Amino acid sequence: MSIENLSREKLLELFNEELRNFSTETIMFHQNVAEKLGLNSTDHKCLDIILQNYPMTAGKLAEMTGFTTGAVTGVIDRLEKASYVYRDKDPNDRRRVIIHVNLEKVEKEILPVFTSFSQSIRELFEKYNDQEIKFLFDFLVRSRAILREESKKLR
Amino acid sequence: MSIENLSREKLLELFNEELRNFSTETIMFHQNVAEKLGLNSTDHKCLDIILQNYPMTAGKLAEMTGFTTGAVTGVIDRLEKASYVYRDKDPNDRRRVIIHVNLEKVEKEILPVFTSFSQSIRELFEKYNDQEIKFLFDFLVRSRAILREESKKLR
DNA sequence: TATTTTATCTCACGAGATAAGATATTTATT
DNA sequence: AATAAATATCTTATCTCGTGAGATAAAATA
Repeated sequence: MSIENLSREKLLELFNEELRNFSTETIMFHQNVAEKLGLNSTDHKCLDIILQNYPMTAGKLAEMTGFTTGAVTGVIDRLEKASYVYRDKDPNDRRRVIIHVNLEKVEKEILPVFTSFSQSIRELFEKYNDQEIKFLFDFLVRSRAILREESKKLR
Repeated sequence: MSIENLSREKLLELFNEELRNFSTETIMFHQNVAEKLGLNSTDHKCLDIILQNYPMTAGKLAEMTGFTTGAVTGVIDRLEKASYVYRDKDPNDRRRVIIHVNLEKVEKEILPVFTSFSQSIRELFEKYNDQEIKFLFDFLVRSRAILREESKKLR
């Protein structure tokens, strides 16, 4: 049975299921990346956040992840031990710990893991023109807004 | 700066970032659902898999999740204690443990959590005609195939 | 200066995952 | 049929990591 001949209702059902599978696959991909890097999921997620926000304080990382400061200390310990990041005291406020990224290590270890993925995604993108990309982008933005809104309602 | 006037390169960058944010938000949504249900992430994920595959054996769950059989025993113990599922011996092979779902409990506890979410998704869908849904569906399928393929390469 | 607040770290504890091996049952071999 | 091997699940010791409470050090405030 092709997707072409489905009723609207069936189509939406199928789409919902695909969305669900997509998110499962996304989660598994991230787990596999983490494992490949020798990091647990938590540390990988934190490193991801750090890479998008460095230099940043330990407290900011705790705030953004929802972890306790004690847990964050452990995360930074492990990431520092694996030499992905290093600590530095904030000269203006010596209570603060600034997390810096060891870019050389990141580029050497992490980029290769994503090379093949990035390439495949690029190839996929090539199938779409600008207008289509914008259409897909808009869908993602709307969906994400729903996810965020519904997450908030659950808390 | 509107998305309308971006170069192709910038557009793809933005899209990539949105994909990344989308997956982060997805993961957080699932965590929040689990918390709302009083389950840890692992148990929630497993329950999800069970719901899509029941009745199924404990071993199959171990295989599908990648957990050890020992860990799966713990998962089923907790899900059974929370009365989402129950164990049954396979009459044809009494070594096997069949996991059954307590549908009454699932409908009572889990469906309400998704009611608002489903409603919002429905409303989003109403913005799209069948052809557009199929276009989005196709994109998700292709993206998921890439995720699956790249996950495999990492192992 | 003394007090309070802030940022991070330490530590005891608990949840949950693994690895190895025990147990029960089925399948294969002689 | 009896014995051995394989299979499915569970048990247990051990390890990792997150939390909560409180310690420590620096900064802000009175």
